[in-house]
Amino acid sequence: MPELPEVEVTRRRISPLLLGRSIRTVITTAPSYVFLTAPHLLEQKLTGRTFVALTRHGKYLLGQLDDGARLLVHLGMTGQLFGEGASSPRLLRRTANGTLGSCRQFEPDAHTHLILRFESGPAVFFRDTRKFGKVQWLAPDESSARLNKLGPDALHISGATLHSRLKKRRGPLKSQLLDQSVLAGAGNIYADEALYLSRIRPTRMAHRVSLDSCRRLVDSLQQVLLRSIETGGSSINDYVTPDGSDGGYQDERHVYGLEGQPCKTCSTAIARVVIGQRSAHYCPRCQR
DNA sequence: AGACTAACCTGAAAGC
DNA sequence: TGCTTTCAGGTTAGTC
Repeated sequence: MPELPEVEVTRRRISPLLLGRSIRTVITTAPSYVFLTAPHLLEQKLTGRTFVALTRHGKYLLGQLDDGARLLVHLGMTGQLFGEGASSPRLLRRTANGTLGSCRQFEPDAHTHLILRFESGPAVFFRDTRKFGKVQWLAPDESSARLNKLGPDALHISGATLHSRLKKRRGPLKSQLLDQSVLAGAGNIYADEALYLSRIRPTRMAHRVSLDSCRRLVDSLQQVLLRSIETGGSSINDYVTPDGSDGGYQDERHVYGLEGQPCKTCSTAIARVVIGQRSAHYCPRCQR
């Protein structure tokens, strides 16, 4: 499930394949949930263009085109952006008729919604089984309501800023951390991990969290996000990095998906509760 | 304005 | 074994 680190890892790995290469062909699937811009329009607008920059805010990728337009990409839950020649372990498992573990090249399938072929170099694929991802072409100077409402990026927010933003908010802290208009980039995994490391209970009322706690929380959050970027992102479920390799962070989790297992600090069983329709995992003893 | 809920979609895993 | 149900979660539109 792509959160900020997975999107950042994707950005770094896909940039060299994308930037400075002239787009020769654009192939899309039928209109679907992922296309905020109609596929035929996308083909028309991207063909012949070149990406000059690829940036990230929260979980959004933003490609800057040489004509001033922009391409907004969100990976949703199961989105993948990767280069031709990558092998996906998950795909291999499902499609392997023969030898498991052999490196077979990815072949575009029904879930591959967008293919960019360039004048030279490997193609770039956007694949998303559950279609929660988004692709949108933005005209030069066209603003995006989606981008505009995002809060500060989780990697750059300060404890003081988070504290002041939480002041106006009601409800449990966990829900606020997942609200991308409060801060952008945290998802369920890293929110739970950051709360654990800063020893704050996810059910705490957001507006009552102290400045000191906010500072600890932001420190912890940035620590886990940066560490996860280093290790190539989590890949608990559907995520694979653009070159097809597994990220390593799932081995470093303390609470997420570990209900009933002993806390690494105090051995108390990790608890799981539902907050705002999402599961939240925490240590009942360490987190207050 | 902010909070809450349902809906979007598919595949893996659990239940029967 | 095989079919059915549940669950996972990022985001938004709609409602209160």
